[in-house]
Amino acid sequence: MSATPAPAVSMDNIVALAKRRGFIFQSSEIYGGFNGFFDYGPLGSELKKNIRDCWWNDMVRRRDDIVGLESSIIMHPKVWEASGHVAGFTDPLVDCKVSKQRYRADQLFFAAVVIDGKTAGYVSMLESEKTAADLQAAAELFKRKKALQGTLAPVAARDMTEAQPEEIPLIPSPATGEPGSLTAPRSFNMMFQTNVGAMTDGSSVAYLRPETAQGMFVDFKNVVDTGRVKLPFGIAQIGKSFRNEITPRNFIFRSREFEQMEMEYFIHEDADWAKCHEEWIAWCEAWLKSIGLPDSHLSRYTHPKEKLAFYSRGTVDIMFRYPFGVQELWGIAARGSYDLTQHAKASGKPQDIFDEASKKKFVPHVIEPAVGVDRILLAVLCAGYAEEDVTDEKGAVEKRTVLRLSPRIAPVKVAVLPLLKNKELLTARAKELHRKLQRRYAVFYDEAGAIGRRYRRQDEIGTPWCVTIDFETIEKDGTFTLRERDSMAQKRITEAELFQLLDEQVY
RNA sequence: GCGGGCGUAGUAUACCGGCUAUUAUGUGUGCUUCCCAAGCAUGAGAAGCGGGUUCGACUCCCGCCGCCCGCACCA
Repeated sequence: MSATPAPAVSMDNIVALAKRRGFIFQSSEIYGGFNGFFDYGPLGSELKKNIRDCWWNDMVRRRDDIVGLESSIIMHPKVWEASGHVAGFTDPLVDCKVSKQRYRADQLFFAAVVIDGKTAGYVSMLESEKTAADLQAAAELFKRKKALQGTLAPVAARDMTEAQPEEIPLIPSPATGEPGSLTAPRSFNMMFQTNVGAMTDGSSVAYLRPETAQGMFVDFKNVVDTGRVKLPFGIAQIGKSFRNEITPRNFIFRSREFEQMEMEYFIHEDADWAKCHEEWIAWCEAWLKSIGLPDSHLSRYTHPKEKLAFYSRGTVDIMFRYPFGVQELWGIAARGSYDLTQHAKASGKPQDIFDEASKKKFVPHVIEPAVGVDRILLAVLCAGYAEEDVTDEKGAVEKRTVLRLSPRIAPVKVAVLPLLKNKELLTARAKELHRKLQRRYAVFYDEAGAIGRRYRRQDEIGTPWCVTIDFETIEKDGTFTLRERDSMAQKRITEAELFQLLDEQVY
């Protein structure tokens, strides 16, 4: 028997498999669905839990320098003011209906062209180093083109947030130069709002967190004071975050409710942050490979210096090649001491620590690897999905759908199959083995249908191994057939060898 | 948010302004079967939601919801 890989994984294949086998459902499907929200089914929730557990074990339990945290989803609204999210998420935007360009209202400037005290029209300009001078020049050009007589008054530049409703139809779009196509400024607030307590006036407004990271910063002093940690150390958290995305797209890649795994690694203010940054990038890449993502699909993207947020010293994204393009999977940012400093200012509580070695107080700097569980899950499905042409001994070719998931994260580790269902001897032994395995691993017992069909069923949900109880098991040495998913190879092993294999491969 | 396309069992699909809505696969049950989706029998399972036109709508029209593609957005 031989197998050749077929090319081209499409998102349609992935979405159909995810539904067909109970990995991922659309949220509220019986009510017509709800854009940007998803449910994880029986196999999907196992897979997702395994991804979380692998990360938590490797990141927290197997390291001596990182501790865990679970902070609340709704925090004091001042947290989000201090972090910059309230301001950052509420920028009013202006659309040009003709060119489809979108502008931040506070970066789009306009001015009335006033001649002899009368408004003759408007000019507009995107913010630059010399916005006022440019607008003045534009106004003079406007006057000349329209051959207007009179004295041009000095222009008064205003941005679109200051535009009166009656002015907006008269302001030209920077894209077309013609008025009439700009919309009024509209706010796109990416944070979900809710109200805490019974009153729903402005004083009770709170937000669902758009990231888990602020929990680590806000609880920084608590962890330092109680956790017996010493620099450098990290605080890690796994949890849900919420962003009211304008356009959720690409299945679970960008959704409105998602789960993050974030870690804040605090270092000395004089530490070599670039070296630490690079070490964490390498750690993240190695971890992704450990759960089965192939090197061939991974790459790095270094954010250009000029596009970084002002507080960021450097950000590198680990990218993954999804069927819909190369997209960000894991962002590793060097954020300096910005976040802790912001919270110190806003709360009035110092966030510095005392360093015994230098006898100095300072605010630590931080390296932040932040990744989405859902994006990893989608990546392992995309990377693992394959449709193969399988040729049997008789030369017949048929299709095999297989999900090559790492044993670390596979929802089912082993399927236990009696060769025949109507032989009590076989089923009894198989059930006994199943019960034994069940105490430590996610396993599955299946006696329905021909043995080949049962193998293929397991292939499609990513089960790395099947064991088959046959007459040799009963009558001879107690060994059973171990059938391997990727190679379809079979060999005979003992129960002790099976447990050893699982111990090595499932961690 | 804008423009275009689409919406039929779990999945993939066919046809039709009018009879019990087609087929494959999957799935349940029973039989059979000594290692790769075998076979036999039998069961369950579908027109996104709402409105309109019509004697009659899964089919035509409108709205909403959802999905896909492109643009824009993604602190």
